[in-house]
Amino acid sequence: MEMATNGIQLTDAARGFLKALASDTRQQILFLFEGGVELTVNEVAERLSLAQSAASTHLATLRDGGVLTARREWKTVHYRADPDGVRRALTDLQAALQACCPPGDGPFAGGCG
Amino acid sequence: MEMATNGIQLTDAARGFLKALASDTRQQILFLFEGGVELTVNEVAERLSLAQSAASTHLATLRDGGVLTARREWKTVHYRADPDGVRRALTDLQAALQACCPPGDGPFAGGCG
DNA sequence: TTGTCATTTCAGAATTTGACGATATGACGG
DNA sequence: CCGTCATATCGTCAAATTCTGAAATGACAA
Repeated sequence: MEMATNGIQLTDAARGFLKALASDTRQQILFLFEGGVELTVNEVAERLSLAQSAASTHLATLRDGGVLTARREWKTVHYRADPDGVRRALTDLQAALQACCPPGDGPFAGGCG
Repeated sequence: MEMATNGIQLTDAARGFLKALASDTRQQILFLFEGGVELTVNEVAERLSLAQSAASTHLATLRDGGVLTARREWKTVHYRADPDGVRRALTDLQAALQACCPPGDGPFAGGCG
């Protein structure tokens, strides 16, 4: 009868988020978006000296990971940070981590509620 | 004169944490430690059908990422979850993400203080 | 229709990661 | 001393990532 808490895994949101941010290049890309700036694929490519195709791929990965959102204006796609997606992924991550890590080590000192 | 907020990057703790959890195998390893259990390298290797060397490497990566801690008892090393390290990495990650993501999008709904 | 622009997707080479087996390290028993 | 146990590290190979340049997609102008 030990259904156990085992089998619990990270949500897709959390996994995509981790994958998105696990790359140094994508971390650099992310920090291009400080201040709520919007950037096109070409702008990102230029600022990081990347081929445009590489920038496109990385931006898609970041978008899939909930880190960025894309807005199509005309021919150009404007990417910007997605605080909501980030918060969601972070929340999922924290929840999964609480399920697996802090159980016998003390009260949850999280403190928020 | 634009010292800008640019140049901000993730802390080493956050980067190691992301790298540690970006691998599916290491995610599986992590969830072996639910409930505060302690496991040896060989136990992890057995439960995931991994070679002992692979388990050792992954556990080291997780330890470096602040996700696990190691306690040497005799000949055997006992790994267990490191809630403190996880919390630290998560805090760093959140701080860096706040610096880059939510600036123009609304009040920080985080709510903790 | 054809042409252009920004982006995406494809094909290839180069680097990195993940796995294994084998070997090295360190602590102990005989 | 040598042998054993658990772990860590090394050498090597297969698989996945990441990059570049080329071609395809989609929207619009003429």
